[in-house]
Amino acid sequence: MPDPMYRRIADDLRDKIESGELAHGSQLPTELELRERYDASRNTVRDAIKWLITRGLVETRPGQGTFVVEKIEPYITVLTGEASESAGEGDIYIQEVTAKRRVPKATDPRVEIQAAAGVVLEDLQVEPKSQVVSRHQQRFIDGIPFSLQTSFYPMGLVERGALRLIQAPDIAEGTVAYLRKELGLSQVGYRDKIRVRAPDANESAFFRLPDDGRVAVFEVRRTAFDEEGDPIRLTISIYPADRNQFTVTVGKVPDEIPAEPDVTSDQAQGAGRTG
Amino acid sequence: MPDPMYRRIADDLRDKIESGELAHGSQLPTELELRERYDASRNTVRDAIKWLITRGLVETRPGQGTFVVEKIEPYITVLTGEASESAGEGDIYIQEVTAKRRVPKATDPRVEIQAAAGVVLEDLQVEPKSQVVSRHQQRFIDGIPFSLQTSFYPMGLVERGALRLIQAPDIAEGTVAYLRKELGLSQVGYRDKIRVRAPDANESAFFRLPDDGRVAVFEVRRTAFDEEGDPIRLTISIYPADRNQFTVTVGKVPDEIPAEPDVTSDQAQGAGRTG
DNA sequence: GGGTATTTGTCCGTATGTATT
DNA sequence: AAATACATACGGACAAATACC
Repeated sequence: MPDPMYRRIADDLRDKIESGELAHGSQLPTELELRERYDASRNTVRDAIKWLITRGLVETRPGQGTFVVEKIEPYITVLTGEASESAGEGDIYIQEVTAKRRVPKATDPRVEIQAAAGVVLEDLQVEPKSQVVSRHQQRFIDGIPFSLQTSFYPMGLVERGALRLIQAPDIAEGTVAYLRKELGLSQVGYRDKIRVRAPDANESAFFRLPDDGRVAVFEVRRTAFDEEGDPIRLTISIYPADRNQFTVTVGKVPDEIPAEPDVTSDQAQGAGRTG
Repeated sequence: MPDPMYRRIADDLRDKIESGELAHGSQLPTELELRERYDASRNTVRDAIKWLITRGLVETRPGQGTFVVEKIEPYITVLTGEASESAGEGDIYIQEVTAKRRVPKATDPRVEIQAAAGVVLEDLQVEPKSQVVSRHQQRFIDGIPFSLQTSFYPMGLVERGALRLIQAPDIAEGTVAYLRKELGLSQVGYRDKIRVRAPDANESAFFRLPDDGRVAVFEVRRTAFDEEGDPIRLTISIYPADRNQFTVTVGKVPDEIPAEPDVTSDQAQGAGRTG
């Protein structure tokens, strides 16, 4: 009596999914079948399915049917490392990913020169209207879109001699090592800011996210600093939130045991009395 | 011709929101007015509004109307700190929050003894079916729900003498300091795992999230280790993803200038050619 | 390639319920 | 109590995508 019908239908289907009665990837009954089974109109059944869609439990394929979404094994990215070694672009990424026997790939950076604006201006602490070098890459793992990454460098670095920042599409040794060798600039630390937001159109297209905007993306902004405490680089990385997680370690921490990932059976946090 | 009508209506309204023509917090025309303006049926107008809702651009209030959502100023939580000082519960949180002239509050921990399961079992590396102490807190800032936090401790710590883990609702000096004093156990490091997921019913209720599940939550799992590399604590913290972000610092990093947060005018990452 | 059946997507109209002012 | 505005539910019609023969 209390809940509207479309919610009761959705709850019933959700239970069948979570209990395993409807397996991952399997097809739900068609809208017409559900309409008969629950004695509701097709539109009401569709409202129930929409409710499940916004929760990421099912997906619809026109002409085919409605399916329980596949379980996704998350990629894990470690944000902490040696302060002086975090590669400006792709370096550690390549090592870490190959270590897991996956095949990483990244497009050659697309190099642009832009006027600093917004967060680039803030985080890089450059003058308004000053110019920055932007190096943009698409990164893949096993051929699957993994992340979009754009690094920004103050134009002053180029003027001081780091010409390859704007010339070479690829800087094999990593831009951090290159800047140290070329300018004697050491990266001594960095700050990451992590947030999630809705993807823009480009990101949705690249990651092939459903265009209904329910899958968010991580935005990780890494500002790197030299010994004087001046920012030398801002790297913005975008990852789909439904298949990525991040790890941060502080102090002395044992290596992680490669526990076989399995059930989502989270420990109950208690019967939430919000009082 | 290309896009369905409800999408054209939604796009038009979105443009008006993003251009500022419809200000944050302002009311949209009613469904009946929109029906006339766009020469569509009320159901089609409602489809357009649903599309905007799932993207978090507008919200509906029964009996009142449809409104552009308010901009939210995010809370910032720093994940990195002194390895030996991260308070088990609330300690640093209280300091950091008061430093920003906000009023933090936390409920007394609700203490339970549970059988370890799922991630608790994995991260705490205890035997299956062994028991753990669970200490659950609700935390507020300026009276607004801020986070849900549950810390799990192996029962062995209690057996070795840390009785206040199960006795005292409040451990004023922080559980990390308490364990060091009582058992000589030092926390020498911790590992955080960060992911986002849909909220469960308890979380939605506590944070007053719209029950349509479009606002995700951050889940931060912190496993703390002693000098032997054994896990001594697992703390799971939940934060609404629409109003929180996290900061991680590595190496030598200058203090952050308290830049006045403003426009979302992100630097363009380029005209996403996915080729 | 074409044709047909199936399935979901869009759009309409209407009626009634519920929350707010 | 009345008016307003959104929420739920019904029904029908046609379009678009897909699969299969």
